[in-house]
Amino acid sequence: MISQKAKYALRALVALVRASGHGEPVLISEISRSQAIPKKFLEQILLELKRAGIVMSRRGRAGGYVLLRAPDKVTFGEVLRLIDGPIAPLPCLSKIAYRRCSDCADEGTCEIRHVFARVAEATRDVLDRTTLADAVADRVAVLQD
Amino acid sequence: MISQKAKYALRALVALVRASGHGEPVLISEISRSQAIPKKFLEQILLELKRAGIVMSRRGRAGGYVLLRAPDKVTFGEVLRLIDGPIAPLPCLSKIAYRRCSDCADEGTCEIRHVFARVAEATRDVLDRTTLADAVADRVAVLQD
DNA sequence: CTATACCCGATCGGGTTGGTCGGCTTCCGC
DNA sequence: GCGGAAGCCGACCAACCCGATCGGGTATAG
Repeated sequence: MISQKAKYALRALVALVRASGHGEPVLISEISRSQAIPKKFLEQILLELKRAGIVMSRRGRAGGYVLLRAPDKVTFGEVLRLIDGPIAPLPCLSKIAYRRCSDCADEGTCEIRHVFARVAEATRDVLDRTTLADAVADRVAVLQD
Repeated sequence: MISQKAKYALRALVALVRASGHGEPVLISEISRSQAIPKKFLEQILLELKRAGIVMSRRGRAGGYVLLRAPDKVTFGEVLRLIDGPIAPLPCLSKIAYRRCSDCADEGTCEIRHVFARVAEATRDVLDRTTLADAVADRVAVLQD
């Protein structure tokens, strides 16, 4: 299960993609309203996305948020890792935060690790290839990837 | 990330498969020692596996645990669902515990749901097809499935 | 009858999650 | 150059979950 926060982040980004084109910044309160996300919580989330270089903001009157990259340059995997941490189901399978399993003697012969390595590969295959652009695109097209 | 508890459960089951063949029950304390799992915690886990009909026990002297089904009849998916709950990354994608996403208006057009449906399918594909027997079997053979 | 080993409910410390509050800083328009 | 709109930021909070431990209870072989 991905966290509520990650879901909000993805939703907000999709909303940003949709609302842009005009080039004008989108208000937090606007996203909050249209996506039914608690405003103050959304604030924190967008801030994180900003610090990660996915999004930028303008302050003051007529401020708001703008996507910083092209929608096809932002993957679901990147956002998920940022908000929820490692995607891998075991710490010893994570690329961004590898940690040895304290209890397993030899990684090469660990049966559990071996099975979940396949899971990790499969999910990464989807998440690191799917971008915001894909998500927003026609639902039929998404299936062909 | 799967929980420590689920990891313990899978480890314990694999140990059971390995230790059986003699037909004699395996002691909690034996599994606990060989797999480095806290004994009392392991107790709870095996109890759950028992209630789920995966394993059975005999009490008293010469007691212990025995796998109740053939190793190729116990999937990783079943164990994971039992211990950690739904495998699906979103509640609205779970088969065992479907819950509507309160915030998304229409599931058919929800982009996030759409992407994660593919993730769910991919992981289920691995977890529901892989059994304890596969895990214990020769590591080369596992790859061909 | 007693030692052994499983059964089971309660509890617990610490961390995470999902959010709220209040105030500060920046910027635009007048 | 000032007022207000908007983002920035840290502190705080209740609820929940996770990993584990404790203290017994109960069945069963010998």
